Amino acid sequence: MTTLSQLPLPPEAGGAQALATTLAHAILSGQWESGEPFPRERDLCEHFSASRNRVRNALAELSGSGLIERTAGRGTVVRDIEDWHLLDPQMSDWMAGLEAPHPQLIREVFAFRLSAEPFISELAALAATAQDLARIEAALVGMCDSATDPARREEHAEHDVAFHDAIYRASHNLVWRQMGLLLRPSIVALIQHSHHQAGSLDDSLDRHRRVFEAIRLRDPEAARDATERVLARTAADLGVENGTRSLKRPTSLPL
Amino acid sequence: MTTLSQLPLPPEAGGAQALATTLAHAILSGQWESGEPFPRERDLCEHFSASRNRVRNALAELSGSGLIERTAGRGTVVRDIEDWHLLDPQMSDWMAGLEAPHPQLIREVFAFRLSAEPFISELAALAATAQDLARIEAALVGMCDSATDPARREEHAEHDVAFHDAIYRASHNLVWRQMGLLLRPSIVALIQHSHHQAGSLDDSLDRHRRVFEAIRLRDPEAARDATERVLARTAADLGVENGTRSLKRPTSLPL
DNA sequence: ACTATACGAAATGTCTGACATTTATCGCAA
DNA sequence: TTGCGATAAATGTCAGACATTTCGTATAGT
Repeated sequence: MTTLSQLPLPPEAGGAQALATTLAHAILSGQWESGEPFPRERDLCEHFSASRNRVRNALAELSGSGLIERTAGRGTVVRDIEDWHLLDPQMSDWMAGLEAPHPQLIREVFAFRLSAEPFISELAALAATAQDLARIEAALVGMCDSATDPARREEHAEHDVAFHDAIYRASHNLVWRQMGLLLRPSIVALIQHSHHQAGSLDDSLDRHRRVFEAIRLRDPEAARDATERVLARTAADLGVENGTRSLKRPTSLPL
Repeated sequence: MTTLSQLPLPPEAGGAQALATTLAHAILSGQWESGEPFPRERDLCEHFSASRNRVRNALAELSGSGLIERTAGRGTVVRDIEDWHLLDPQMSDWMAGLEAPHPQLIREVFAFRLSAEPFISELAALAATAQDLARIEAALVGMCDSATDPARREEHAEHDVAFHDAIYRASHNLVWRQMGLLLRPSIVALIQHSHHQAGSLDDSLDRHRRVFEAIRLRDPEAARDATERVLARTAADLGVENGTRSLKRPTSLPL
């Protein structure tokens, strides 16, 4: 869809970064096909009544995350989804702030989690320090605390993110740790789509607690199994086929 | 080391991106401790005889990769290594271009590869298309071709990177695929440190070939084992202890 | 009719100077 | 000693002009 700048983008009066967020959301929403020309600086300046400097800074951010490609004389084009820097923390923020998440991206991120996260829990079980355990437990308590009240769904999601992120951190490897930032978009997308019914929430909390217990007891196998069960439930909620190979256990998971 | 801008940085006459590279290399070399103040814009302008615009663009790139943090009125400080965006492709480029690689980062990246890459090969064995196989084989042929001549070490390293990256791509998951960009710094660091002796190179090529064969035959188990052997050899060369748990096989690897 | 060169439009990249905004610090008075 | 306001210093923003790259087109030559 060669949508002009006129149609999709309501004007905005924020800082320079806010503009980048607006543009990024537009791209992530699929407003432009890969390879299509992006509006020129002049038009963006006019449309948002922003200085060229702010527009350029915003475009530089998009370019830094691989969303667009700019070349002097040719203009700006939207890059293919395969070239997007999914692991850039800024991208995670943008994806998480999107109200209608990009379906393919959510699936890909979740497929990654499904395969990697059980193993990360193994690492965490081997390397977690007391501080790591405290962080995980705090998040767990927060999840339980905000579970009953349906009005605190957002808070619950934050604790959920914190729980999984704490596990990534407990792996004590800088690379895995960085990936914890991928969790937010994946989890908020889940929250928006699936309304937890009363019973399943207790179930979910129990599964999370078992992961924590396994890590606390330094039992890698148990931590992996427990994490697989947590994700299996989430996968079912999301409607993702769990045909993706989960590490080296192709046997069907006992749901 | 509160090194002033005077001492560490030779002047440069490139574009805006070149300046960012110079500054990034300085930070990655450990010229500034975490939390220390970074030179002010004015000083950088003077030192590099660059306009404030170029300096600001360069600093924006560093900020985007998490290397520095800028706040109006306070100044610019270098962030902790834990906050660096290791998965930003730009960071990989900067790390690869560094002549004296950051030892901790290399170890962390390699520890990640050691744990994740066998599993990625499993995925590749399950999902590789004919095009993927062609890419892997082409890289393998390039490695063999440039193996004998010691003057083409750099070219050999490029094919090595291409080989492993092609496997990441063959996983057909966008997240794993992005991680292939981490390979370059890891591999070039290896090349610089270890001079392959004649016999071990044949051995290395043979191990790589077995990975390719396993993927071609759609044998995930074999692909995993073969990849573990490739990495075990590299780990030995790098002097990294392979005590890190490689997936779910804590038994010592048969080297 | 086809090719090659030269010109010019359009877009991004860069420079310069000024002003706005945020932050920390210092001095001063209650 | 504490609280408050003025000042300085740093980054953020704006505006306008110019440089550079790229592509299309027109034109001249073969």
